[in-house]
Amino acid sequence: MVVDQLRETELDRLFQAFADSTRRDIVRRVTVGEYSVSGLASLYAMSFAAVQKHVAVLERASLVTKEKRGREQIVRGNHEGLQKARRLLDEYEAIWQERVGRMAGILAEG
Amino acid sequence: MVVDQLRETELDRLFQAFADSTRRDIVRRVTVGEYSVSGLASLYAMSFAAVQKHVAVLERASLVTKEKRGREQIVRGNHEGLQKARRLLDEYEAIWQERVGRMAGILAEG
DNA sequence: ATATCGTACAACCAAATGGTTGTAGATCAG
DNA sequence: CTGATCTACAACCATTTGGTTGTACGATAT
Repeated sequence: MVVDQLRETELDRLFQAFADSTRRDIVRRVTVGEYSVSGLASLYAMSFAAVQKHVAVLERASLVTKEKRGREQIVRGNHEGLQKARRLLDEYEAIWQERVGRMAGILAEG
Repeated sequence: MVVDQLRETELDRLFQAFADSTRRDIVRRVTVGEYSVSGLASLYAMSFAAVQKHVAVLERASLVTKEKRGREQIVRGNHEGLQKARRLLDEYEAIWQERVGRMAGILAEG
C-alpha cells in the first residue's frame, strides 16, 4: 500500500484535531478574533495545561499558529489545514455523486 | 456551555471516524462498490476482527450501514454522515470568509 | 452430516488521549 | 527588587484506541 504516508498521517492529525468539541470551539474563536493561550483557557472548565495541550494538537494539525507577543502567545486560525480537510470531504462527496450518476445511468438503461 | 451535546458527540464520532486512514479507505470503497466485512478484511494487513472494529466505528458515526445477506454482512456507504461533516467544515469556511471580508473592510476604511 | 465460511464477541495488551498537579522560566507592573 | 502573570513542560492517572488471539454460532457447500 503505502499510498502517500505523509499525506495520510497529515489527514489523521487533521481529523483527530477536529474530533473534540473544545478544539472545534477554539478553532472557531481564533478564526474570528485574537486570543492568547490563557485567554482561551479562561473560557473552558478545565486547567490551563489542558487547553495548552488542545492548542498544541491544533498546531500540529496546522489548524492554528502561535506567535509570541511579549509574555503572551497569540493563537490564530490557519486556513491551510481547514482547506485540506475540506478538500478531502469534497473528494468523497464527488465519489458519491459519481456513484449516484452511475446508478441513474443503469436505471435509465434498464 | 452545553451548546448541543448530542450534535457535539455526533461530530466527535464523525471526525474521529475519519481520523484513520484504513477507515477513510473503507469509506471510499464502500461508496463505490459493495463489500462484505470479510471482503474488506482481505484488503488490509490486519486481522478480520480489527477490520470488524473499524467498520463498527464507521457505523456508529453514521458513515456506513450494514445489511445482512445470507451469512455475509454487506457494508455500504451512508451519505448522511459525510454530509454532516462536510457541512461543519463549510460553516468554518464561511466564518473564515466573513473574517477575510471584515479585514478587507477595515483596510478599505483605513 | 460435516467441514468451511462469515460473523460476533470476549479477553487481553500496548500506546495514545484527555485530563490533572506541580515546578520553573520569562515578562510585566508597582 | 518583588510579586503577579503567562507560558512550558514533566509526571502522573484513567480511559479510549487499535490491534491481537480465541471461542462460538449460524449459513453454506460438498
